[in-house]
Amino acid sequence: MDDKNLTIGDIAQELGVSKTTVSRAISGKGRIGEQTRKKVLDYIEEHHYSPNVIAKGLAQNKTFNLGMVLPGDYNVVELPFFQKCMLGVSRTASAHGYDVLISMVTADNISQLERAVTNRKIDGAILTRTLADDAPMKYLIESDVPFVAMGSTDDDRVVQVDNDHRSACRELTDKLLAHGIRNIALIGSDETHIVTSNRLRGFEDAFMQRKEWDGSRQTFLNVSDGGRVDEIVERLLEKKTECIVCMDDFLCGCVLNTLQQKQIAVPAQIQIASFYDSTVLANRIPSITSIRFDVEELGTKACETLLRMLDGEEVERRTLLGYEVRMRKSTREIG
Amino acid sequence: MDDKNLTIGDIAQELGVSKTTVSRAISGKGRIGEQTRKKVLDYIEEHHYSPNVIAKGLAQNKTFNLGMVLPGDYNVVELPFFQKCMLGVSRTASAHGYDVLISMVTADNISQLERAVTNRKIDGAILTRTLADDAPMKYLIESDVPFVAMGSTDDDRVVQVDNDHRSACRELTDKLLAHGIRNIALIGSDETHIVTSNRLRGFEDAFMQRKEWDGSRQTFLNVSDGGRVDEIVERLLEKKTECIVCMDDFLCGCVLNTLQQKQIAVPAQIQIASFYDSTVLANRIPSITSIRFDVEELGTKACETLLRMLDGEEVERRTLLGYEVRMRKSTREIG
DNA sequence: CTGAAAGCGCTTACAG
DNA sequence: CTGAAAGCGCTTACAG
Repeated sequence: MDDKNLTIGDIAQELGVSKTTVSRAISGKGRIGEQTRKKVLDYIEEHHYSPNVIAKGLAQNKTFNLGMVLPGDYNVVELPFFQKCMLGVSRTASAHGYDVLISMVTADNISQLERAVTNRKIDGAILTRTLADDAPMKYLIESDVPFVAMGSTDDDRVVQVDNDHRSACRELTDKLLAHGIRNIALIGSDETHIVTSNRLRGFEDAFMQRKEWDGSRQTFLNVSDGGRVDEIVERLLEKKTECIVCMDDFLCGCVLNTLQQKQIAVPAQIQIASFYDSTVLANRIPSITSIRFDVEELGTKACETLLRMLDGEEVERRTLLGYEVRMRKSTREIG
Repeated sequence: MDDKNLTIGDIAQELGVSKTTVSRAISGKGRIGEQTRKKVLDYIEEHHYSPNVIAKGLAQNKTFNLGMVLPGDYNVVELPFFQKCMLGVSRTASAHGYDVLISMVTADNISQLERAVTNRKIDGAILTRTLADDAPMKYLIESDVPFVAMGSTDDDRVVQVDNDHRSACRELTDKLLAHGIRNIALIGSDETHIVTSNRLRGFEDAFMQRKEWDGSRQTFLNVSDGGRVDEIVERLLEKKTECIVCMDDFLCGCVLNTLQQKQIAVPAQIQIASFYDSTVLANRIPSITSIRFDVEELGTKACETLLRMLDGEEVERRTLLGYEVRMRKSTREIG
């Protein structure tokens, strides 16, 4: 069907022109007569020629591949977040003639990323999260690979695209305070994830703003397993906590399970709010108040930014994307 | 740090040998003196030379990339399954000097896959699921790209690696029957997924085997949303169904939510079993009886098989991997 | 055991 | 506007 192994040379010979001319007709670079261009393009169209991107890459010292760095930790690998943003990245890369190559890294092993880089298989990279002491990020910086990070970091050498987690958490907390809730607890996981500390700051911002910091708020970080959640929930119930804000949907699921087991009604006896409303929380009853981020768009923006960098354009150091606080049944409306 | 742009030519010149010799020392192909080989290898080691895989690829007509075809449908994109098997694929590819390039496809758009193929960016592909009328599969076949499918299909031109879903479902059902449960319902999603019909067959196998097919079993396929689940659960409760078997963890989550809302106790009033115990179900209370598949291993096997095909080896048409039925609190033990 | 040379399929100064 | 030629960094018959 396709004339698979058709080369630029074949076309040149067939049309009685030079390879240079064919190349120019295809790339659109360099002067070329309208006549000849059309002739070449028509031939190509008719014979389903498609250029060998590898050869093109060798000549131009490019790969037309973007590296996507994904966490390969066993816990994290299941979060829908990464696959969703992959969709955004993949689509925009594709639309610009690039492909996406994945590198799965763990805390103590970034060899896949190293291979992709030393083998010159990627033109740039996208980091899908930021950690406090980020090995892949360090590596990319010292290897001089253009990259953008999805997430935030203090290092202002790195181009960042992130949702505004701090404002998001502030706004959510503020709404809860506005509803008259005072005794709020925040539960989060890994503290070394920059996003965790950003949310924590937003939480505190809200209390500051309203001058209602009465010591009744509580925070628990580095909560990772169900057992720990049980214990914390127990403690919070004793302390008459009115609302628990969970930093991710997985944690929220744990909290809901614990409450269910203890026969504590939501929101009657305790209110619940969360981040991300992915399928993990979808269809929960009662519906969960949470913050929605457009993760696919995050991927899209990150990829667009990287592509602009590869084109030699100047890009903004930091792009902040929006969010949407969705109040639902797990928290009580007033009035 | 790394002497990035070191080429085979530089090394040859530096060492006073030919490029041919350097190439041979690296590849291990062709006769070469032990002395010279060591000399070259030492130099390479010391100067951190790493070959340009793109150039190598052009010369050998290879890319050292494997295409991984992932569903880009909005619903499916969140299932942890795909990311987990990506881990297995990615690791083994990496261990063999290959990288993984992703192509996200939907029912009506396989352009990313087409690009990867026509641009000659991949040496082979892995299909992460099989459908009844599978566009990506058809395309790969007619494009003559070596590939292996994770999942099953009737088409015996395709190399398949799959868990034994049929036996798994038979065994689970059989255990339930052995516990004296007779009135069992099966709920599944998309019927065009081959895996759905395989499980259905396993379900029926179990009834056949025990000659207890009394018409009390029921099956519901193509169930995809929470609303539909509500309705079905209602009907099943009326019919005194004793146990609901869910074909995936997402559906199971929906069923549990519905039951919770209706204040129906599990397993006291109705029993529940599911497939896959991913994080979606982890930490649920009560713990859910389910079938465990080693999804990462599935990825590993699929990738190994593909690599063997690329090496020109003969591979088995069909590899069936195991499963593990885990009886938990959501179904009652007898005795 | 080693090397000169052609080739993989493109791009791109340089001339005309 | 068009082309001959060199080059991207490797591999691989073919000779020696």
